[in-house]
Amino acid sequence: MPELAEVEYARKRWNPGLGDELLAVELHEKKRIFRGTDTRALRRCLVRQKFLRSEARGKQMLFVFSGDNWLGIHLGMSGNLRTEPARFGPGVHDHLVLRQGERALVFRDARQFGRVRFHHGKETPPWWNAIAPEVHSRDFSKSALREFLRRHGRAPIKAVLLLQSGFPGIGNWMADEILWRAHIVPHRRAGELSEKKLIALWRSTRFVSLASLRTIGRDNSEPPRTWLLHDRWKREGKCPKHKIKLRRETIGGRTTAWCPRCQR
DNA sequence: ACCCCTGTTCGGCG
DNA sequence: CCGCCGAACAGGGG
Repeated sequence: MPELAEVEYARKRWNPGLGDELLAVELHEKKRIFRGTDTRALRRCLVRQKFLRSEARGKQMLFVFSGDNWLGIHLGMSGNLRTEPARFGPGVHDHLVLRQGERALVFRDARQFGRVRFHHGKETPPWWNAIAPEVHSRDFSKSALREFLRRHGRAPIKAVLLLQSGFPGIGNWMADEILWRAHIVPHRRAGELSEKKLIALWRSTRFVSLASLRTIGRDNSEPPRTWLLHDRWKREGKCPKHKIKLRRETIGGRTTAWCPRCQR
């Protein structure tokens, strides 16, 4: 489910709990989701703290609690957030439950490719500061993009768009949508884009990211019918523009759909 | 039953 | 040594 817009929507699903204290933290420390995390500290520090605010950056979320406590969540492939009534009993895949007086904040992740992090300290956590500039920020400049593409010059552009160190929040469907709009064939090596194509890529990256934040990210509504994403998983998926059959192939380890007429 | 999957990490190999 | 690629992680849905 989660790329940057879905992550933004997921983040807001815990908003009903803003300003309220945590009465209990329920988790099983053995779960893969907590790999590398001090779950004892997480439990000990978070209880009786107030949920102050949250933020999304790329595919990561940061939940800020009183007493200098920071909870990081990555949804992986199958993770999601929701709230439940206070007396709710967790299911097998509900790996983290934060109890408040009026409700429970729940993180579910069946496949456990996601991750929970915890940090106690005055400053924002190091793993949060390390996230690359968001693609809709000013720091995602044409020259930064040019440099990143040069550094990964031999890889297919599709694979490079999936690198979170350059395109935080971009995942499989967004990468396909971006390349389709920029008229770039997904096999093209990143170092072999013309200046014109590079600018088209920069524009479409920002467009797809901003427009999906305004639909999916705002209220989980669908982007316009003219987007590629509606057709890309269909067996007989067609290019929204030419109505010809999309090509499909594994590139950079992921199923990729593209229009052979639009993208060259 | 079988195949596929909106993600990341790690080890092998060129 | 660098960097790409496939496999592995694990469960649910078509």
